[in-house]
Amino acid sequence: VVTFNTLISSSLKAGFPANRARQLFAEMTSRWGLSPNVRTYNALIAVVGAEGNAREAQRLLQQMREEGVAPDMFTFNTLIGMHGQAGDLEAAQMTLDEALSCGCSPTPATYTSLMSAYSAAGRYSDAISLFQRMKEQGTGVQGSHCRCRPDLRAYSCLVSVYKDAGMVEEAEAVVQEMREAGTPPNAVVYGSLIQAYGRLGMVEQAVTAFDRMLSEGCAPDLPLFNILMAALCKAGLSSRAASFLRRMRACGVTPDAVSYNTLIHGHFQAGLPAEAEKIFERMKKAGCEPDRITKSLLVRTFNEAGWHDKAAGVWRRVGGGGGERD
RNA sequence: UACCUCGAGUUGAC
Repeated sequence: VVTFNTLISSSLKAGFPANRARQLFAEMTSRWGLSPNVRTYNALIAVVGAEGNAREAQRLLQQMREEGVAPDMFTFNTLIGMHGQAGDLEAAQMTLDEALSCGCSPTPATYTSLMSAYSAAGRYSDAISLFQRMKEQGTGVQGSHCRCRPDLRAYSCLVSVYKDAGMVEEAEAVVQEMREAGTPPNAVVYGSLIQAYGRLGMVEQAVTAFDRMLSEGCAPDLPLFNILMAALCKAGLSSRAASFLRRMRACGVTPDAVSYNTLIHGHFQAGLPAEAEKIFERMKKAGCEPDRITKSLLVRTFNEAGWHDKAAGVWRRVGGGGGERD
């Protein structure tokens, strides 16, 4: 059973079609006579949930109950996350109520899923209240044994909420609270914080946060560099942003298409089409495949520079597919 | 306090 659980859940991570997981699930009972357990159902629910198939997910919940397999908080968390991603806050909330009525107690993931959903709907204050509720539950009578003290991802989600709400000081305060709570911020948290600075044009704060991250021994990853370069570009500092290409290699991070696209766009906005073209050359030399965004950016950059032949050349020769709508 | 089931951050135009 554990083998099938692993196969089903990894089929999601590996990006295999959902039917592969359904097939495995069917095979384990019909061919091997095995009984799926909670984890099996949870894994399959996660697969069909990722497909956005809420009906089937609900059917599986019903099926597991009929088979005498009690859903746990993971099951409900998965369903809450699925509804949240579909923007169905009502269904997400109802699922939480159902979980509570089954005697399941919320975990940090429960709150984080809901916060993420409220935040995506622009309901920032509701998302923030949820975090507060989680803390209250975590400091109750059960004290340190309670599973509901905010964890790294919960804090991370809160920082992201403040980022989206444009509340940078609150985001900073959360990061500080994390340090004091013994849950030091990781690259994802710093990514949200730096993006918050970037959106407000607070470039120096963004770079300072980056330096502090390094001094804390936290390794910058690919999205972090991309976020930092975008922040610099947004402030018109595209050349300074491009200097981070070397820096990221020095950190063992290989730039991807997002990195190059960010810089091409930054140079375009700064009125430096020749620099944008240089970035494109470096991209090709590095063996990074241009995507449709690269193509669209280059066509626009070259056209607005009056370099119509170059634009036409990119349009014809560069991969990345499609582009018709562009 | 028990091994791989759920939740967090990144690029253009429209």
